[in-house]
Amino acid sequence: MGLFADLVRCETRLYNALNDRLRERHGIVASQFEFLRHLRDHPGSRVADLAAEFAVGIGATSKGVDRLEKQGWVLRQPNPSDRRSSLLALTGAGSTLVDAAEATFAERLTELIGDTLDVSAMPAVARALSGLRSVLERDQIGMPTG
Amino acid sequence: MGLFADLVRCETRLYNALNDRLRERHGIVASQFEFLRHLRDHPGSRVADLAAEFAVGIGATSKGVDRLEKQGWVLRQPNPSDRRSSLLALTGAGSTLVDAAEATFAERLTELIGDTLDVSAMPAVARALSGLRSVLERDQIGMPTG
DNA sequence: CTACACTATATGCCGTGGCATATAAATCGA
DNA sequence: TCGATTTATATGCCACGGCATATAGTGTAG
Repeated sequence: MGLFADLVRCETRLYNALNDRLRERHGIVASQFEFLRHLRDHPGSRVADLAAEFAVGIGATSKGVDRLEKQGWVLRQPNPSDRRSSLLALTGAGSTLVDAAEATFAERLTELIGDTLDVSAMPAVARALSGLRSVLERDQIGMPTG
Repeated sequence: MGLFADLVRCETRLYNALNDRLRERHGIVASQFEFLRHLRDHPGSRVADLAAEFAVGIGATSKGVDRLEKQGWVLRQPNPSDRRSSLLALTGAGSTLVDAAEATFAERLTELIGDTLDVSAMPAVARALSGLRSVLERDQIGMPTG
């Protein structure tokens, strides 16, 4: 299926390009931006929530949060209803950072696909990918082990 | 742009799922399958050709070829017209492997998206991604440094 | 022919993720 | 309530990719 190859190549190149821009402007990589944005939009998430959202292993997610915490962007707050887990929250610095990074992210993404992806096709593509994503998430497809 | 998020999530989960299936059935991962398939379909490719095709660094590509060579699936043949590079070729074992792996790859991919992605939307999605990919490749977007 | 710039690839160090395992806490059952 | 099981996360080891650099070979100006 050539469609899948195109999907993977587009994702790779777009993600790389966004990564580069975020690193040079804000000193973070795209996966960190996505973690931060998710925490901003879903305060009180736990490590497992991030892992499920991004289909990444729990261990890796934990280490990712370690790094964000070490930079002072994220805080692990005790979870009153379950002391095994923490509730993750952005710090002030993290909040400032994610808003700034979001602007460059959106700007760069627009440069990259804005004038290429034809507007009339957009809704169909959006619907298709959104539907596919829902099914994959519902069936827990492609979740790493640990 | 939520569309980009959906694109990335779909790619991640699909790639993970294909990876798992290929590993359990053939002992290779998806990126190795893609290298092998490209070499089958483009014999005489060089390391740099693989790197450009998959938007991956040259160093990483070289190491990836090392691993395939060590397994006896790929051969580095001297390039008569430029002794700095090698022409890459599949061995018999590599050729057998890639054909078998391609069958499971296609089978699994059909399971994953066949009945989810609605057929009427398919051509629009395919055109959109194919066009975007062309532009990204033309402009060398998202190519790693080394 | 030679020095110099350029190109193709290989290698080393580091960061990151996967997977297995460890640890702590919650839950369940008797 | 106490032990067994399960759950949530953290940690250790390994594989892989990015980036910087090294090395070998090519092209070119003189």
